[in-house]
Amino acid sequence: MREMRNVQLYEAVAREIGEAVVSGRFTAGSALPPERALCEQLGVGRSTLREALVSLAALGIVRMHQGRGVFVQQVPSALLQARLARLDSQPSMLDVAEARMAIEVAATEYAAMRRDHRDIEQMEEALRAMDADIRAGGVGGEEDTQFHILLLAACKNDVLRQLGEELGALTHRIRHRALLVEGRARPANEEHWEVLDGIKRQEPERAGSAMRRHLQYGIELAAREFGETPTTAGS
Amino acid sequence: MREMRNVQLYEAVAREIGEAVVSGRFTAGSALPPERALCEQLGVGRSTLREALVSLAALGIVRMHQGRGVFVQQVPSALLQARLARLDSQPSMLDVAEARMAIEVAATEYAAMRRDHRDIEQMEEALRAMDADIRAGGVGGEEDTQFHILLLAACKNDVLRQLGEELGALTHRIRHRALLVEGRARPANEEHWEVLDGIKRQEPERAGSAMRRHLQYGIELAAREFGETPTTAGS
DNA sequence: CGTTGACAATTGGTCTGACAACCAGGTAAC
DNA sequence: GTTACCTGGTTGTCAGACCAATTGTCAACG
Repeated sequence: MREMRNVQLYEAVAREIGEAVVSGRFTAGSALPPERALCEQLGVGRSTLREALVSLAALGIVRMHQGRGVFVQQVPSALLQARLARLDSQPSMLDVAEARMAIEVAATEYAAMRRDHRDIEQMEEALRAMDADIRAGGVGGEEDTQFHILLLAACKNDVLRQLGEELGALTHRIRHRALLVEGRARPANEEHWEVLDGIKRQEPERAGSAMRRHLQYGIELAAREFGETPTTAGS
Repeated sequence: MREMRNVQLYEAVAREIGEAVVSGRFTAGSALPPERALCEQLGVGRSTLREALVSLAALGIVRMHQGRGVFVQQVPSALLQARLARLDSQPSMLDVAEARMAIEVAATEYAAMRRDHRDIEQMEEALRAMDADIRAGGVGGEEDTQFHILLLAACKNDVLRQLGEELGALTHRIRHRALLVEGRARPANEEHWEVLDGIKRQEPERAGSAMRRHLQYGIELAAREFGETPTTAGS
């Protein structure tokens, strides 16, 4: 039995053009034929062709300039194939937790080198607030998040900050659960203080490994909790 | 002088919808309003809306089903953000290079623990091809990219893989320039071999620090080149 | 001779309306 | 109870027209 995939026309056109680019029929940097000519050549309407071109542009394979033409971008063929095959799986919580550790440990190291007095003050304030909340019987979830956000700002790298915040938001449920585990909130904040101490003394190595130990718990929790969930890729 | 960016309407619509998805206004898994309703809501024609939707679909943010509707994919917003960044202006090259190092070093360490025989074979093949290209007078740019993509796949973490590919694509120009610098292509590949050796022996520490040394050059180049350039996003 | 400015041609960008393909759900016939 | 069909809604595709940006031409001007 054949798969008989119900592939849409504009997808087919996009693949057609994409393969023509890969095969070198359209050299990088040069312009494609005008849309109206390509329509006739491919036997499709202009709407369909444009949807194909727009989707290729979204993948960075071509670039469209009004009044000038559609130009083939210089993109390595290896990366091109990786992009075309990007309609696949859905990452697991464990993957997200691991990526978050990579980002935050790096951010911690840079923060230890680039932090200013204001960063230190704000982070200390957040940690003191978390201490207070814990003593009052809370888990300090808000303050925990605040500390990590302040740390990401202190590294003075917008990419790390943005990625860290996004990944942090995704692991929020896990982190909250971790803090709820008996006796986890207090040691968690002690680890925070260790990290901050390393940043304060401008010792990237120490601060980074302290953060690594701190985040390791989240990874282990994610592994236990979401270990080998089939990750129902939906529909 | 103002930038006076000449942004296209369908790009603006795509960002609008994309941000609505990120902000949670459209919950993952559910369907967007029908195209005609969205047209009226946004005040644009259906062609424009469809071009926006198709570009979002190409990025894996939504999925279109004929006769049923347009559905929001259940994709972690971190990847979403990285993908949307493509539609926006580009961040600092130095920031990107640093973030890339964080991601790739982590990926290298995990790859050293999780790689299988096939990963090793493919990476060795890529490096041999790069050696050959260099001996032939080339710089091995394609093979360099290929190696890093294979490594990201070997770490068995989809989040790290996708983020690494995104950041790698952004630093493509810098890397190519680095390889063109006199005598840089050959040492670069020797560092590749060191990384692969560490992965092969399942020594995360060694492989990771080898990768760190390897990528350090790119960071320094980015710092020299784009040190405090206003990043005019040159068209 | 060089520069400027208007103008036309070319190209991508957007809108409109129509119809086809497809899907879900209800309804009538068996 | 099951099947077949109808119907309304949705995405997919097409055609044509017009808008907007870019480029090249060429005459008028200094």
